[in-house]
Amino acid sequence: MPHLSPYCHKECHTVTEKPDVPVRVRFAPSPTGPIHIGGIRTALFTWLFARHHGGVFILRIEDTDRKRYDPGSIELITEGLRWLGIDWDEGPEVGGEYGPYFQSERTALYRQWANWLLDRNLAYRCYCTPERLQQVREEQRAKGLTGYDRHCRNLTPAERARLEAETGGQYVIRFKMPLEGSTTVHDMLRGDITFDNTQLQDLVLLKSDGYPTYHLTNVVDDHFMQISHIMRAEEWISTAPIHKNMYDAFGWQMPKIAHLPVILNPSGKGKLSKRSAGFTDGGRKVPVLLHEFREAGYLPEAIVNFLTNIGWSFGDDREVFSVDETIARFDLSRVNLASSIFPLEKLDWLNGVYIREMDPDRLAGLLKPVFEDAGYVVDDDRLRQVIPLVQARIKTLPDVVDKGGLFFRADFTPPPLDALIQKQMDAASTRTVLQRALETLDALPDFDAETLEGALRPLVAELGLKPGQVFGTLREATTAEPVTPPLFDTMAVLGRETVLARIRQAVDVLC
RNA sequence: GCCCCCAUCGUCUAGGGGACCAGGACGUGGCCCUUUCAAGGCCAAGACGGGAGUUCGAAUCUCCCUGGGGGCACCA
Repeated sequence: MPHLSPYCHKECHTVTEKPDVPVRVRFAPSPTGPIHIGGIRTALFTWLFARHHGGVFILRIEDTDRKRYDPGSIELITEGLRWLGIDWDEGPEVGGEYGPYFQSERTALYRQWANWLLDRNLAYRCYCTPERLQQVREEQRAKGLTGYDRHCRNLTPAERARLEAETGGQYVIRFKMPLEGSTTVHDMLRGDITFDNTQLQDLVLLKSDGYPTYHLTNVVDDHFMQISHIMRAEEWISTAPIHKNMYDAFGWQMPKIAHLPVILNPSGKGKLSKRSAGFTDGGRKVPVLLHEFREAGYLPEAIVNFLTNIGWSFGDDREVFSVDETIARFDLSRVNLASSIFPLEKLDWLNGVYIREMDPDRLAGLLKPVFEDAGYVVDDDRLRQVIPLVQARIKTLPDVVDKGGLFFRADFTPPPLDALIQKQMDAASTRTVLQRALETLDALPDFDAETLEGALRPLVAELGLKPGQVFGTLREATTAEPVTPPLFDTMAVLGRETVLARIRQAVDVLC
């Protein structure tokens, strides 16, 4: 029997088992732009794993690609993680014993280990030009082969000297993959994955600009930072056996590894990406980058819950659960290996759930800037009154402009006649409703919802109309909207003065 | 093209040989509540991709096919 992992789906049924080494895991994003929700999910699962096992969560910045480097994205990453509540124990801003945590500050280390391999004939200098490489790639693929043809792997000293001179000492360092046999990597979730070594490439370890590639930094850093478990996206599976061979070459033990499934576009075509995400059935742009979710008015707790609902399940037929509950229960064995289409409708629902459950004061704080961004002047007292009227009616924060804007609108345009006059009514009956309401409201001692209802509801019977007719008339007259929060609450918030003035205006419209 | 991974309602998922004529959630439709819209309650439609095995018994284990995804850079 092969070695069985406690998380493996295939060979083993044991679920929660304490890892036998101290848990140290890392999220290692590359600062090449705003962070993607897929990356966030990897970060979240890794963090959950660390927190569940009482381990250490490390944030490491993989900034070795000078061409794609975008300095602003580091802050986008740290701020985004913090916003979601994903905190790190070692990394930027907090430091740690295994730093530095920016790979650009560790280049000497990488160079040292690349040379270490070179010295032991486990790696070699490659002088091939990008042009040649491009050509070889095409030729190889046409032949059904993969990657580099290993041209520089066995140069004679004379050839090497010639190339050295020709290129002016420009070379990359490539790893020497075993040419025969096969390599097996044990994925914690999938079990053993075996690759024929002929499929594996002599990957570049050190670029000609002196910077290391991901493959080198990753292995070196994971080793020296004493990473116990690697969690990364599925797209890395094919490099896992190469990394395994590197660990072997260094004589280091490879951390346990798990590849997490990717998120697919709503169209179901390809993995979720900014370029191809497209639009929902409702015509909304599908958010992809974390800050897009934030700007679209999703709450961090809803996003976290949502992310744990795809590719992982709580296990109790429950869809709504807190981070603490997730930490307590988080287990890799509940990760679903199938990649999933991004169910944005479910996020909308979940966000609505969290909004409804939210403390009204906190919601007010979140909603105020939304109103202000939409150009409204927000009075705090009124906002407090409006919150209960909109809380159950919005799914995302910006929805509130549509649902509650009427309470902050400075200008008021009376409704057109055809909107004001309700079904099976005419100008005369509408005027009667308005005038009776006016008399009634004018005489009211208080103007709270309860009093209003007590006073206005009898009008329905009195005038021989249906509730919808009477209240619909008043709704239009006082708000000029066909759809609003409940009428009496709405009137109470608007206030006696405004309500009376608007009803009078409506009467005027009828004349 | 080559290599690898994956496969349950439209979507996210539960399922670990008998507890499954397959459970939950979103969405959809209907009803209730109701002054509109929500929220809430109830109900409904809706899936094991196909084929061979193994077994007394398969959504579950094996193989093949099909489908989907990922990778094949001096990017991560």
